[in-house]
Amino acid sequence: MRDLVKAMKALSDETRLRILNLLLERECCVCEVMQALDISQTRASRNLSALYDAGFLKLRKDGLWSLYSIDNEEMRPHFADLVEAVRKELEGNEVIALDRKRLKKAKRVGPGCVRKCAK
Amino acid sequence: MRDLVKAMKALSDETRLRILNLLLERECCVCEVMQALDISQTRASRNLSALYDAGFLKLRKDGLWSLYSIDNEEMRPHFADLVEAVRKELEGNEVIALDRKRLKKAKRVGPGCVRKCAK
DNA sequence: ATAATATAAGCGCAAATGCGCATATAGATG
DNA sequence: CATCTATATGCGCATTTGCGCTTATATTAT
Repeated sequence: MRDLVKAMKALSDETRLRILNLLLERECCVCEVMQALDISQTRASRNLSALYDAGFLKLRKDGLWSLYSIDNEEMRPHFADLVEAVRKELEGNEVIALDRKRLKKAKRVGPGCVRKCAK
Repeated sequence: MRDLVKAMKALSDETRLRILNLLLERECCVCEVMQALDISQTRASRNLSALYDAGFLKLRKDGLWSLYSIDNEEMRPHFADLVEAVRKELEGNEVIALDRKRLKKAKRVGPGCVRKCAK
C-alpha cells in the first residue's frame, strides 16, 4: 500500500507527468529533460529521482551522464498499467506535444552550456 | 492535464485508496465509510469529496444520507483504467481486507450514534 | 594533480495538503 | 414550529511538497 501511494504521488505532478512523457519517447539524460521542458537542473534531477524511487524508471550511467528510461522489465505489472493509462490520457495534449518536439532538438550537453548561453 | 493531475492526487493518499476499495465493494454513505475505516466524520466526508471532485465517484442523496459510489457510467475511460490498476494492486492487502470486513458490519446510522457510544 | 562538467543533495522557504474542532446546512420527525 | 440527525464547510495548525540557491560528488579532460 505504501508503495502504491508513493507511486501515485509520483504521478500526481505536472512536471513528472511531462517527464514521463519524454521517457515514453526514449531514454533521456537530465540535461535533455531540462531542455525539453525548459526547467532548472535541480527540478529535472529531483523529479527524475522521484519517478525512479517510485519504481517507474531505471538508471544507466554513461560517463558523466545519468540516463533515465522507463523500466519496462522490472516495473510492477500494475504500475505499467498506470503508465499506460497516463500515456493514453495525455495523448493529444498540446504541452505534451511541444515537449516531445523540443526533445527532438535537445542535445546531450549539460546545464553548463545552458548557463553559459544565458549569460 | 490539470484534470489528470487532480485525479492522480486524489489517488495518492492511503485514506482515499481505502475508501475507493470500499466503494469497489458497494455504494456507501459517509457514516459507513467512517465505521469501516474507523476515521472521523470530517475525514470521511472530505476524502469522499476529493474523489468525487476528481471524477471517480457519483453522488446520490437519500434523505439525510449522501450515498457515494464509483461512477462507472460517466467516468473517463482512462480513469477507469487507473481504478482497475489500483484495485489489482491492492488485492491481497491486509488493511484493505479488514476494511471490507468491517464494512459488512457497518450500518447506515450516522456519526451521532458513534459519538454517543463513545461516551 | 587541476580544471571542467553533469548530476545529486543539503538548506530554507513559500505553497499545498490533511485533518481536528467547531459550526453551518439541509432533510426528517414530532 | 422546534429538534434531531447526517453531512458539508470555515478556520487554524502541523506536516509535506516543490523548488531555487548553493555546494558536494563523481567522472573526464588537460
